[in-house]
Amino acid sequence: MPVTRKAVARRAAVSEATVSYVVNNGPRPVAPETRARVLQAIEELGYHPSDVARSLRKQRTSTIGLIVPDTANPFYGEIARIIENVGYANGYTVILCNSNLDAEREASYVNLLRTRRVEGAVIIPTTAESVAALRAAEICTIVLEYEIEGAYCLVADDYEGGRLVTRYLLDLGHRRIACITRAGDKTSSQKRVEGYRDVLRAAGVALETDLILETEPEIAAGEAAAFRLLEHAEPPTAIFAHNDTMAIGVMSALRKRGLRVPEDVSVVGFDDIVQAAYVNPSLTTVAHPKQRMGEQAAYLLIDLLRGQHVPLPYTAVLDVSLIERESSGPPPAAARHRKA
Amino acid sequence: MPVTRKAVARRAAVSEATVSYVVNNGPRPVAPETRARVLQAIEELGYHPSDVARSLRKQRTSTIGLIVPDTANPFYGEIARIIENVGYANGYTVILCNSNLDAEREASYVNLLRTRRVEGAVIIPTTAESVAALRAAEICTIVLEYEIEGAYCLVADDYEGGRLVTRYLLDLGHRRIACITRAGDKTSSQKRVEGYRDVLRAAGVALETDLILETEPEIAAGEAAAFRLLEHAEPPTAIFAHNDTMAIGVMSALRKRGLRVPEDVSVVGFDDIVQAAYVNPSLTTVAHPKQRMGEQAAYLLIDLLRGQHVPLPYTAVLDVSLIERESSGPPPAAARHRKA
DNA sequence: TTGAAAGCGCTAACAC
DNA sequence: GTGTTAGCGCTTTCAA
Repeated sequence: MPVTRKAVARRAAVSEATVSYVVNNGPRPVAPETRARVLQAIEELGYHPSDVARSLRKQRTSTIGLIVPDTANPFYGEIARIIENVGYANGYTVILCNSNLDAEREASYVNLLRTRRVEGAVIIPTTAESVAALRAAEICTIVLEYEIEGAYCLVADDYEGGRLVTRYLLDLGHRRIACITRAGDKTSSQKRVEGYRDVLRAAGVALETDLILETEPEIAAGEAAAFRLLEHAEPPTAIFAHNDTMAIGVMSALRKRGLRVPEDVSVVGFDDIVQAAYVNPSLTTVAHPKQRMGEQAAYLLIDLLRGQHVPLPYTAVLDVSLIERESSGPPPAAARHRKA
Repeated sequence: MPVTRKAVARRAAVSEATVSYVVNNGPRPVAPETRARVLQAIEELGYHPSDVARSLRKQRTSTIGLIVPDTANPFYGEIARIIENVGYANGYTVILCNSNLDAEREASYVNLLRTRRVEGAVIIPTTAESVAALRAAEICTIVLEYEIEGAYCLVADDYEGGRLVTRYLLDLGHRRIACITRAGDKTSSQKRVEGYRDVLRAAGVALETDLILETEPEIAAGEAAAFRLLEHAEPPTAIFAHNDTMAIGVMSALRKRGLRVPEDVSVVGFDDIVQAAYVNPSLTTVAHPKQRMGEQAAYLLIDLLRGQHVPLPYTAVLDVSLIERESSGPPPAAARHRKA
């Protein structure tokens, strides 16, 4: 059992309130010598005030929930670190919740956050219902990577990202551009595909639905999807993956099939995770403003928790940019020939 | 303000105690029709009991702290997921703490965990003092990747890992084997280097201290260390990196210097993170039993929290194994020649 | 089968 | 400048 405030009060021969005033440096002054006595008693007894009791009393937990699919994925791991960092700097503790892309588990975590009385939450949702549930629980929530009506949303400019990549690949001369997207009704993924489609259409390139694959946002799934694409009668000369993790899987598949990147097939990812610059070949990708997104999310949340009013609807669309590295180049001569 | 139990009691025209008995299914029975009335009131009012009050009353928070260097690093991200998973399955909530390898920040988090009255902690420490502080706070603690007297420790067999790698490289014909280790007094790193040293010594290969570099366990640091090694008058033909993340950085450096892996230089990592099998060339590494370690840590902690007695000292050393992939091979002919 | 009430450790309003 | 005390929302013992 930890030492309680009562013990400190007795030892310092003061009232319990005085102990509080010393511990909290207020809200009312304490005579220097009384304070010294109290501090000494605290020291001697090893007193550490209970945040549990404090939370109950103040009706504030200084806690936020963080729901992400899976911290083992470097992208989410980075987001987690950023949110935790800003939280830490502002006195908020973070409860970690991995949804594992499982709606049921996510729902259960929303419930937990409610009973824990967290003050706010940051979520990369698996399903929009979780956001609704969070709202129903009156938990101030920031949604990342997903646009949802009536919620504070921060997204990368996914549509523009999709356009950038596609136009870039078209300019290089590619015509058969595959797209591996994320399964589920995630709007971030949909937007990227939309950008891709619109640019192709505008360029008069026929859309081939076989070249659009949907799968989990993981490295093995990326590899598997690439294998499937290569079985196509006329395989793509470029592959645009939903994220860098999948793109790395794609490059692995190409290598296993004896294809060179970018000479035979170009690969472009999304997110610019730390690893993207170091893999071989280094990965052309869309720079995702995760740092800014994470920080802005955390700051916005903290502002809201401090009572600042931020009107809804709120959707911040953060700029993206193409980072050209080694994994992309012109299509092989044969393909260029065919096109002409 | 959330609905409280009192409101439910009034609405159902029962006492507050009865509401508790319904919510908790005990510890005493409630007449079926009373229960129904209570449940209906709960439903109508949208009552969700407060874990804050419950924690205060029961003197149990069902919370554990997780302190790791940085979840953006896939290895720690994986560990975080595993711990959180087992915690979730057993009714424990996880507070996420990134130490950022900063002793001060880590200390501050230990303090936070104490005031939050967490029941236990899992830590990959930056400094041994944190573990001492946790013990002083009477927080039941499991230490990963670090052997500390009087604590429950789970480590991979780092020494054996270091030996496996070194013997493997020697057998391939390498004699100039560099070792990039992690800065700090982390025993996991020291043990790996010890294994490396002992095998070299046993093989009669002179130890060159210039070939042992110490740096942060990050991708950029791995790359930088490799650049330094290449400036050596007689550069190594093989590089053993403290972990896979650093090894990927090493391979990037070699590529930038026009060296081929493994033809010119072999690279071996440690951990077998998911990405290791997908990078180019795929990475020879030591399989780290992180899944088993994470699970065993979480289960051990939960057993201890449930009052089960596990005697100290406790150090579980988990088996490792070498995974041979593409990044390693015989040294170039010139080097072989030189050796003979 | 149910109600009343003490108390978990703390904050802050009210008294002096 | 300091002490007293009423709760915060809950669990659980003691009574009825």
